[in-house]
Formats: sequence, structure tokens, C-alpha cells
Amino acid sequence: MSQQIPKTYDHRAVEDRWYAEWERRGAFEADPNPDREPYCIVMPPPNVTGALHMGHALNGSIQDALTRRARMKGFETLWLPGVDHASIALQNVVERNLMREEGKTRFDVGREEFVERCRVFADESRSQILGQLKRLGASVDWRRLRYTMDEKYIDAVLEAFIDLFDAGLIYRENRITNWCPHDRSAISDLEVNYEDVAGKLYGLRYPFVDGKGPGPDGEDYAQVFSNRPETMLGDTALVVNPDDERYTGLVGRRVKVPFVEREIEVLADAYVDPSFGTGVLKVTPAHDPNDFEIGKRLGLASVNVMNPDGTINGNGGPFAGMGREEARKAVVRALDEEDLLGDVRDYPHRVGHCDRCGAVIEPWLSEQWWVSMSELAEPAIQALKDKDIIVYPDSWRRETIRWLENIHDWNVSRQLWWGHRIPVWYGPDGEVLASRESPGEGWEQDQDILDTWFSSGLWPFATLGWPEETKDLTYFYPTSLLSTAREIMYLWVARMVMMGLRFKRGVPFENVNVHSIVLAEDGTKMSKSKGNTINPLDLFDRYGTDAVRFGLLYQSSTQDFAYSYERAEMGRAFVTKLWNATRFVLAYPEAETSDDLSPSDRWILSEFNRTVKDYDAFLEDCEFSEAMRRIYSFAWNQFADWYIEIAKAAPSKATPRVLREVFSGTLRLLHPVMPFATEEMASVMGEEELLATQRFPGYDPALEDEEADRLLDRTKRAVSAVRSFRAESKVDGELDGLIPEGIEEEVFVALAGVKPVETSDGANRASLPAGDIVVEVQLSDEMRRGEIERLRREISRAEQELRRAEGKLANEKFIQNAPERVVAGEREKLDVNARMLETLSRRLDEYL
RNA sequence: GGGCGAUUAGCUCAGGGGUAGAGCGCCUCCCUUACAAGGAGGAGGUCGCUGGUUCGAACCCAGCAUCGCCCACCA
Repeated sequence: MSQQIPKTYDHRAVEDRWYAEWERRGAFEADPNPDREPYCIVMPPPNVTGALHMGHALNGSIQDALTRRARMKGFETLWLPGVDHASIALQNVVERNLMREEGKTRFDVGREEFVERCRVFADESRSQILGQLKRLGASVDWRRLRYTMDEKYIDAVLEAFIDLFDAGLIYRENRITNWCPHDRSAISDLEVNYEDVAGKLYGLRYPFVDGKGPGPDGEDYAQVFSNRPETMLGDTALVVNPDDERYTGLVGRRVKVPFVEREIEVLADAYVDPSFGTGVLKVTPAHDPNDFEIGKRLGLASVNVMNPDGTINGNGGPFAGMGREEARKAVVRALDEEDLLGDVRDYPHRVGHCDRCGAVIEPWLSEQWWVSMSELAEPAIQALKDKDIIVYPDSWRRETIRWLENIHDWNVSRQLWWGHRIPVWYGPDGEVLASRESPGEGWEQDQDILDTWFSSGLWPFATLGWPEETKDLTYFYPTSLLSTAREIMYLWVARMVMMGLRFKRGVPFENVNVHSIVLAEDGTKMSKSKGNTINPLDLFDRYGTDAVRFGLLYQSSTQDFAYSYERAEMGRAFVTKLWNATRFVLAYPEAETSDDLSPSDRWILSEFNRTVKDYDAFLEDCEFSEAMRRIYSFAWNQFADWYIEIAKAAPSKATPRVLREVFSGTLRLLHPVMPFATEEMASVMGEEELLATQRFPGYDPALEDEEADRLLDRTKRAVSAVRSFRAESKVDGELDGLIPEGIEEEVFVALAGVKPVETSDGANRASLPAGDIVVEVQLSDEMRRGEIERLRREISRAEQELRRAEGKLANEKFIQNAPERVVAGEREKLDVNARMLETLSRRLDEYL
């Protein structure tokens, strides 16, 4: 029978076959079902730009484990898959391709053609990532695949925008935004990465208009320090702190902005830090957020000197047409030539870069659409405070509240092309309104598109049919859990909460799992530019998907972790171990069977049952690492190492049944984590039903058996004590020995290789401490070498233990304050070690 | 400048008031009919430092050091 079974497990021959089978049998399909409770996870949609990375592999493993578990527990379980159009990210990829392949920019091909290219690219790339999700084993309902550019999804986006617009929560305003000159678009605060840059601080001198009038130190100019000298072309004032005594005479005087020949005034504003630089600040309202605020306070004009692509515009005088870096150099050179350049100092500082294309961000004045956030944030803060959403770990709930409490209005317009076009229309007479379709002749639609995160903010309910009140939506919303990396907690998760509360009047998910970030092997972040990325698909090929999944979950706690191939190797070894156990169980004679359980049978059932309880609770609380440790140690260190050995050496009539029952239960426990291998093993064992749709083992208090636990615990210790003794004393072959009280004799005899004798010569015994008992084996003369030394070692160990227990028990405060359980433990320790010491000492006397 | 987290065995990491755990690596023995991707037995740690709380601290508190990460408009 078992000769049919391959000797080693080959994941390559198994995985695709099972995925196809699950799909064929509709194992992952879910529909509203009033007879069952719903369980729903909506997948964070991967971008259509790319391939699966380690973060997806980890998060996929987590979500799949949870959905499979829920499904097996009898919930109507939906894991809803989807992909995101990834506006700016995809546009960047397509632009790069266009430049590489045809040497063209998006402006060369035009908006319509470019958007079409994006659409085609997205469609192609999307099938790749979906295929990879299958490789991962993702138990998603493919019938429900959603895409943020689906017609129905677009409708949801329009609905949401128009609702917020009509409620007055969306407005248009001219403000300083983070402008990416490469993408020629505004981006949000959250999409700016600040990096340390070795910049310079330049002393800029503004000559006094009234000729030679002395500055504070008698010069004929006012000096300011700036790290962006080119922005001086847009200066509309200088300011000093009103309390700065050095400069009281300066306020009200006029200086000339070099090159553009604009006269500006020196004003006072409390924002200025007198200790920085010269204590004089140049104000460029169109190019700096602080300056913009100051400008508003002082009623200054804004002079924008830059084009959308970062070149200097007509306001830049002689520098017009230059790129910003070129302009910086040119301005500095020109200042130097006119003797208007002061000190130039090294100035390490942080500069914002575009998250997507890496270009240096320019704070730039432009007209954008904003979502007013405070009203939306309020209910979200409340929901988080009330723990309507449970966050694992809880520290992230508090962080998110903190962020929401300090929220700024959200710039949702992008001057990109790939995305949802903003449904605002401008009428012939200057009317402005939001509408799905053109309100009529002569109306023109806004050119901008929406921030990707606006559409993904609707994800948990738009995917279920919103704005229609579909059966799916009623049944599956709010979803059960959202699992995500913390880097998008604000960008995405917080916004879903706000949108869900706004549009569905309820939180979008009941639980949020914030998982670790998978770092490269050296503990740094993985990045393509560093070339230290690990491709999960390679790992799947090499180790098997189940092994990789197990390894990832084993490493996944609240802490980020450096990916370790050892964990995949561990997973692979585990699969192999289980595979071999399958072969053993399968070949195990079934012959006679009865319900008459031996203590060993009762023990493994009890142990299994405890494992079910702990493991299930760990998964429930998203403690994946703990769950993996628990199931691994049960399957390997209890079931395989002991119970299988017992089944070989000292079986009962019930053992065949218990062996199968426990092993098949173990496979079911493991199925959510290692779906392919366990499915194959169950099938090899003759299961007809899919493991994927079977029942998850439940905890049964009736199976707890303390007596059997204690008995087997002692027996195992006794066996180990003999094995240790053999290894240390280099004893081969059978030993004669006494059977200690309170153990499973048959098991002990068989596994320790001890032949029971009734009595023996005390002077020829070795006494081996094993927990609370002593195992005694008979020695031949030559075995006695070293025995005295060994005994002395054991005696001193027992004495130490005894003294420690005595010390504690002699302490009155300990007796008073320590819990009963701990005190009792110490008493028992005292007792056990006293007896141990007595036996060992007697034995030593006999030797001496 | 604020906030959060980390520091435990050679390595990668769990644990979180009651005498330190896993995997890998290392040492000894074993290719015994589930399994050498294995079995049996070992070695290896004053849990970053200094104080405090406690009968008891790796664990709680404070400070310090080092390393990460997030947030922030100092030119």
C-alpha cells in the first residue's frame, strides 16, 4: 500500500494541481448565506505595476491563513481579491518605458494615447500578479475580482466625490503644495520622502534702495541666508523678528531684489528666529509654505518664478528658461560677480523627494482640490478610541488616533493623466459643479485626476457593490479584518476608516493587523536600487510555497525582521517531517482496534487538544509567530518524537485509531498555513473531502487528561535520563533496571531499552535523576568507571536546588506575598530534592 | 525638535514578575524498516548599562548608551 507513495514530497508536482482542484470545486466561493456567519477579508489591492514582493508574500500568507481557518470553522468566508490602478506609480512606469523604447514623453503622444497605453499596460501586468497570487495559494473568490478602474468602481468614486463636493467638504484653493517637477503634478505630504542632503547655505545680499544707508554693521546691504538662492527671484519682502534689537532700525527700509530689480520692504514677523543665520529672512510666498503664511499675514504679493516643469519662468528675469539647478548656480555666480554673495557654508539638511520618481520636490504655489478633513476625522477618532476597531498591535491604534488628531486637509487633485478624472465641470458663465456627466453644451471638465488613495479609500465597500446597497454589502460589511503593512496606515487605512464611516455609517473592518516589514538579509530595507530584494517566486520554487509561508509566519511578530532563508529551510524540513509521518501513519497496521485507550493514547489526545486551544487563540490574536512555534513543537516534538515511537514500541489496541485521528487533526490545524502539502497528505491518506472545506479541530475540554499528562511526562523524563546516561557513559545494548513507580512501564522499557529486574545489587546501580523520580539501572563492573564522579555532580546539583528552595521558604515575606501556587511549587521542590539527595547519597556511600 | 520601537546563545529571532527558549551553526554517537531535509545525547547566555519598585526583575519604573523607524514648516 505505502509503496505507491513517493518517498519524498515534491512540491513542484503538487502545488499547481491542488490550486486547480480548489478552483474547480469552487472551494473559495462565498455568497451571502443567512444560515452562516460571514467572515470577510478584502485584500489590499496590489498595484498593477508590478510583481509580488516579500511584503505581499507575508501579508498573503497571513490573510490566507486567517481566511482558510475561518472557512474551516464554518463561516461563510470571503477573501475578496483586487488590484489598484496605482495612478502615479503606473504612469511613471509607462513613461519610463515610453522614453526608453521610443524616446518620447507623455506630452509627445498626447493625453488620450497615453492613457490608452496605461490601460493596456495595466491589463497585461495585472494577469501577472494574479497568477502569482495563485502560486501563493491565495484562497480568494476569483469571481469577485475587483479593479479600481472597473466601470462600477469608477461609479463609486464619482458618487463619493460628488457627495463630498455637495456637502462642501471639497474645495479648490491656491496653496503651496509639494510639487513634483518631473511628474508635473502635486503630490500629498505622505508621498514626500525626506532625505539628508549635503546642501549649502548661501549669504544673499540685498542692497538698500536709498543708496549707501548703513545696515546693522555699517554695510550698504541686508544679508540673508538661504539654501535655495534661486527663489530670491520671487522674494516679496525681508522680515526680522520684531523683538530683535539689532534690527529695529531696519524695519521699514527698502531693499532691492537683485536681477529682477524689484523693490521690497523689510518687515517684522514673530516667525523669524533671530539666532538663525543673520536673523533676517527672505520671504518668497510662492515657493515656501512658511513664507506663504507670512505673506498672508503681512499682505504680501506672491511672485511665482517657476514653471510646472521646474524651469524658471518669465518672472525670473535673466534666468528665465533655466532649469532649477542651473538657475541656482547661475544666481550664485551672478551674485558673486556683483559682490552680493556673502558666506557660503556647508549645510546638511533634509530635502523632499517624490516617492515615485525620486525628483526633488518643489514647494510651489498652485490651485488644487482639497478635502476638508477635520469633520471626516472626528468619527474615525471616536471609533478608534472606542475600540470599534481592534488593532494588532494596539500601539498602532494610538498612533493612528494621534495622526488623525493632527490631520491636515487632503490635496486630492493630481495633474497626472492616468486615474479617475475629477468630475467637476466649469460652465460657460463661470459656474462650477460636480457631476457624473457633462451638464450640457459649453461645459468643460476639470483636467486633473484624483489621488489614487481617494479611490482606494472606498475599497472595503466599493468592492462589495457600493453605492448600491447590494446583498453582498449588507452581508459582508463591515469586513472582519484588514491586514496591512504599517507604511500605509495613514495613507490608506485611516482614510478607509473615515470614508467607511462617512458613506456606510460604520467602520470598514472590525480588526486591523499591522504586520512586520520584511527586511533584506542584512537588516536594511529591501530596494530595487540596492539590489537586495528577494523574489518570493524564487523561494516558492526552491523550498515549496508551504515552506516559505510557514517560515514567514514563524518570523512574523510585531517587529520588523531580516528575512532568513533558514526559516524557509525550517519550513521545508517541517513539510518533509510531516510527509514522512504521513507515510508512517499510512503504513501503520489498522488491524484490531478498540476504544480502550492507554495512558499514552490519552496523553497525545490531551496534548493535541491543548495545542488546538493555544494555536487557535494565537491565530485569533494575530500572533502568528507564536502559533507556528506551538504547532511545530506539537507535531514534531510530541507527536513525531514520542507518540510515533510509542506507536511502534508499545501500542494499545486503540493506538491505530488515535494515531490517525491526531495526525489528521494536525493536518487540518496546519492547512491554513501549509495548504498545498497538507491537502496532498490528506489525500494520500485517503481523504475524499477537500481539507480546504473540512472542519477545523475544536477544543474539547473532555479530552484534557492531567493524569495521563503527568504519567507520560514522567515516563518521557525517565526515558531521556536513561538515554543521557547511555550517551555519556557510552553504554550500548540492553540495560537491566528497576521500573520506577508512577510511569508507563511498557513505554519506558521499550524506548529506554531497559530490561526490568525485580531487585538488584545496590552497589552496582546507577541512580539517574529524572524530574521527581529516580531511575535505577544495573551496571556491569566496567560501566562503573566515572560513576562516582557522576553521582557527585548530581548530588551537588540536588543540593543547590534544595538550598534555593529552603532559602525561599525560610523567607517569611515570600510565604506571605507569593501566590499559593508558587509557594507550593517551592515546597514540592524541597521535598523532591530532599528525597533525591538521600537516594543519591546512599548510592554514593555504597560506591565508596 | 517631537514620538514609537529595539538591544536575549556564534547567527536569525521568540518570550515578558516565580530558577532562560526555538531554528540554524558547533561537539559526540547513529544511514535502527516514517524520516540523514533524519534520530539520540551535549556544549553554549551575569537577557545593553546604572539606579529604583518588589519576598522575587531578563520582564515593571526612571535615567543613560547604541541602533532603527515614523512625524514636524526652522530659512
